[in-house]
Amino acid sequence: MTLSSSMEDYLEAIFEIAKKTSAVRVRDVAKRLGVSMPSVNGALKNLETSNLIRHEKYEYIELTPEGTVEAEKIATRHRIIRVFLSELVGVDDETAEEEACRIEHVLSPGTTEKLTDYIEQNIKRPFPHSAHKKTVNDLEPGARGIISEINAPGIMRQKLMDLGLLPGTLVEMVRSAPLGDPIQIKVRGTSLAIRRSEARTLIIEEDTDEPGGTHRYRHGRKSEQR
Amino acid sequence: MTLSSSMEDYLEAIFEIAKKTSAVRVRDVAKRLGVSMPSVNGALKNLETSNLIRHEKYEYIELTPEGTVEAEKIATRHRIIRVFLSELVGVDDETAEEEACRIEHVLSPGTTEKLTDYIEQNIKRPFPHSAHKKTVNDLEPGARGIISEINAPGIMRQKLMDLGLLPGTLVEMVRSAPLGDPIQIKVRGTSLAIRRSEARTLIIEEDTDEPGGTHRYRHGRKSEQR
DNA sequence: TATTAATGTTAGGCATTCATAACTTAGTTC
DNA sequence: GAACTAAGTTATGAATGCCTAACATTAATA
Repeated sequence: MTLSSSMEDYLEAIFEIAKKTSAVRVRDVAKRLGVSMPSVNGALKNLETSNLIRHEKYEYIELTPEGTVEAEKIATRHRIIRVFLSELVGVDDETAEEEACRIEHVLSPGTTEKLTDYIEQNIKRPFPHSAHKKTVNDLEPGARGIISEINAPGIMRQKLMDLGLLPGTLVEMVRSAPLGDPIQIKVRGTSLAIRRSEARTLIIEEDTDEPGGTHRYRHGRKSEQR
Repeated sequence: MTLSSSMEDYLEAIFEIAKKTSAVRVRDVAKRLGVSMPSVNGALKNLETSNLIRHEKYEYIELTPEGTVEAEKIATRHRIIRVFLSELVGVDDETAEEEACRIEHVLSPGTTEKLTDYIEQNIKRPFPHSAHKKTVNDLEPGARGIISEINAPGIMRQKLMDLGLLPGTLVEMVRSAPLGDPIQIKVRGTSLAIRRSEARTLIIEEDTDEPGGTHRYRHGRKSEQR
């Protein structure tokens, strides 16, 4: 069972909408993909035959476990490609998103895997000065640092400053998966999501772990939340 | 006027066949793309309407100047992607070729350009030892070296040795565009084309220019040939 | 030159993927 | 609960891009 590009698009759209809104309607999918509702309907019949979704007349659309697995694969491919284009190649975010949408359908699993490895190996050192100056991007989850410099051009700089990311600010990395973007950081008690490319412009002086800020401590808190 | 993926494939195929065989027939295109002759016929009508080719009934297919320009763009995209996949990501040659075929249709001109820059900047240092041992791949056009070691696995090693590329052999680089693949070298007076990935396995001791082998001299000879 | 083989063309059909138009259902509002 | 609105569905058709079958032309060979 191989999915056509179109069917992959539909499946991915359903998956993404489900992540945000709990109920997935025909309308939502049509809107997201810029197609008519009858088109979505046709695709749903197709996907249901392949056992990837469940859809009763006039009801919400649901992913089957198989569908979820498949959609996750597609979404991962998409993310990998987007990250590669924007972080390494330097394509602007919007274009990267657009092209990733198209490339994701034609990249084989093997190549995706190799590309992932490649990115993991190269993304840490895209800037020559990264060996000298540490940035927010380099922080491990749980680690902290104090912003000493904002090395971003005009608009991006303004955006970061508006978010309260000024020199002197204490930043704590919350979540930073190898290919995760955006990353999550904590500033003055509130959580912020910023792009990796932005985090990389925030030069920091390292702030060694303080009472209440060690890795072990945080892990403890995390498990309490369950 | 935008070409569909299919039409790009046909145009590229015609271009590639023309480079090798002078006369392009319907049959050749059908064979190369794995489609039936009627399918090619349909595509030809389409391409002729777009003014990219000329094709009289029962005659050979010819590219118009516009068609040549367009085909070159596609071929370049293809090459860039293939090189990227095989040289940087480490995908095997066959797969790289296959995937390049598909990705070439969905990569925008802007991204292609950025990707080209990226490759140019990164391709020179893909192997950690390239700083220590010089390979045939590192030779500038006109420069020479003597093979001291073949650092290739079984089959590739055999192929290279069959071509006469044995330790002790004097090699001269002829053509090596930044993203060109295969590259052209000269061995014992005859010209050879080998893949960049192969050239990179041929370790050399540099052979500084000898009488009759300087750049200036070669240029002289070249112009005599006209 | 007649026959055969290879190549090319036309006609017609099928699958995919989209659309519009017309109708149905569910939910909301008065 | 009747009327309205939003959402969903069905029917039908157009554009691509491929195919097979049948026919036409050109080239090769006896």
